[in-house]
Amino acid sequence: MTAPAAPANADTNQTKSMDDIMALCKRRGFIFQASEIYGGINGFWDYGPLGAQLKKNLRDAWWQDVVMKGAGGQLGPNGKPVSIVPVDSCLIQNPKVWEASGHVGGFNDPMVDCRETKARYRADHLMCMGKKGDKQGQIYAFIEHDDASFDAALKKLSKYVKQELSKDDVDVCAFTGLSAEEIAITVGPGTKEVGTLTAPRAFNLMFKTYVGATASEDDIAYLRPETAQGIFINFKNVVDSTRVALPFGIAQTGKAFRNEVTPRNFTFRSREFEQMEIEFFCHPSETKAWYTFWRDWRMAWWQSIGLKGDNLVLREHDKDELAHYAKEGAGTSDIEYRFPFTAPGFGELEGIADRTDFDLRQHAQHSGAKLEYFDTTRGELAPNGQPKGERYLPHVIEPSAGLDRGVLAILCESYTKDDSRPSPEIMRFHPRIAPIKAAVFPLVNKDGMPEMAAKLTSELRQRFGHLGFIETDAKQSIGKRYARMDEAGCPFCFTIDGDSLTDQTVTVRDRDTGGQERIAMDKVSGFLAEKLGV
RNA sequence: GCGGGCGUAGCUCAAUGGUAGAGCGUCAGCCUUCCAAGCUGAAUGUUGAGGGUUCGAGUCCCUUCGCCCGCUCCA
Repeated sequence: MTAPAAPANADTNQTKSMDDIMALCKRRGFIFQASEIYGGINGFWDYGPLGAQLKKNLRDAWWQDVVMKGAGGQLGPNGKPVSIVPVDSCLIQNPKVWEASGHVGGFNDPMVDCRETKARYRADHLMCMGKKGDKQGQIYAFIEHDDASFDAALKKLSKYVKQELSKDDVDVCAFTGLSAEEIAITVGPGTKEVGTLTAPRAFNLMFKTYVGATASEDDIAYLRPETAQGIFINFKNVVDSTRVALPFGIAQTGKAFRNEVTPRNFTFRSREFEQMEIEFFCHPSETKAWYTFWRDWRMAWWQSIGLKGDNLVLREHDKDELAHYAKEGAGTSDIEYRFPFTAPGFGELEGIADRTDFDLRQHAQHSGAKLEYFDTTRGELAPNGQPKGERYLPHVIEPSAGLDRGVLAILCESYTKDDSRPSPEIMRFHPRIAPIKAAVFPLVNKDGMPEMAAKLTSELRQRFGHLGFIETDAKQSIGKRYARMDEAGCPFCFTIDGDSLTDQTVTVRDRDTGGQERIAMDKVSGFLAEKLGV
């Protein structure tokens, strides 16, 4: 996660203050702490009016470009348009889904950490010994079925009691049976001092809940820790009900939940967060080409919605940091952003992983369903010239993006402090993402200007209201109104002045430059449409 | 999970153990023909929460919640 330090110039996020950004987010209604009036709740954040629209705009941009246009409308590595269909699966599924995916089994065991050696042990694999009959002295932990570890502990214990002990001179018990007081006088494997071991801690990051009103232990279910599995378990349904053919992708956006050990850094690591995920299914021989395709296009996409410059990087994972499902694949890369709190390092926005056939294989095994795909375009040719077809388990390329992290990156990237301007704080959102698309002001609140402003506002809302707010404001000075719009990130302000009454023109004020130009009133819609790219 | 710092109005911050304040912002009115202009006025606090010490606690003590920083963790 570390990267070479970048030169400290205004284009990086090393000089921006996260406190300033968080203060603006609260002041202008982008993001609030969840349950704030009750003292908050760690790891949860609510979006206010501007934040909700900003987030929706980012989600909509993803949906339009990924799903509806099919990877932005460009051709895939096979020379054909990219086919993506959406699903919307449940937060709660049969718990067996998470057993198959590996989320329940692998990490459900209580773990013990050693503060000194940084080693981590499964609690049920740790044993401990003390001198027979001694209820006061130090306890020595060792690893079960590990003779070297046993001998080392025995040697340390002998030294402690200043007496040569054999294995018959000690009592052995399970570490999980120790009390907190006993753990405090226990010497961990590989250490010489007591108190370096933590109490056993459960490390399953999934939220548990109960299905049904009786809420017994038999009714345990989990809130999904990723939206991906909802796609895999519907793979067969989509193939059977939709005229899709490999290669194709299934996409969905939605909430996911993880009991992060340490929620930190504003919304960056939240316990409830929203994902935008694509699972792209292809023939095993094509994974490398599709992996490269998605990796490069996803990078270009983030740049297209405003994350330009050095703050955005593409980073290939080293082999030793790959997830369990990606070891055998073409690779994993992260699209990372240099947040003010990670600078000069980077934080992950989106991961593009080759998941191989891991998930479909797991679900096929656990559910008994046949998840293989019959590809009629492959296989050797029959006498009539038609391919005989090939049956295989598709491989999957997964571009998985964090929506909340995307919003946070956009907030950080957009935040600009320019003390030379009367309104120093400006949110330079890309017009496509900006929650407020335009504002209409009467220069002065009289002489027919308010009426003209109301009419123009109404027209713009009619045409652009589905994309974001169209604001109008007649109160206070024009400078104050411009300043408020700068802080909210509204890219264009249209102002009705004295000349507007006679020649039907308005001024357009650009947020980023403060510059103005005069255009005809009936050209305003066209002007805005062009700027918003619609 | 460990260590450190912090919590007073929407924001930034004052207040020796003794009446909770200022600036900015917000709102209303006046004024105002292009960049947080000016004038007048208004609203806004269980000082994060709970307990304790004290004649009296924003201030001292304990507990708890939350935030920030560093480690740890992030399948």
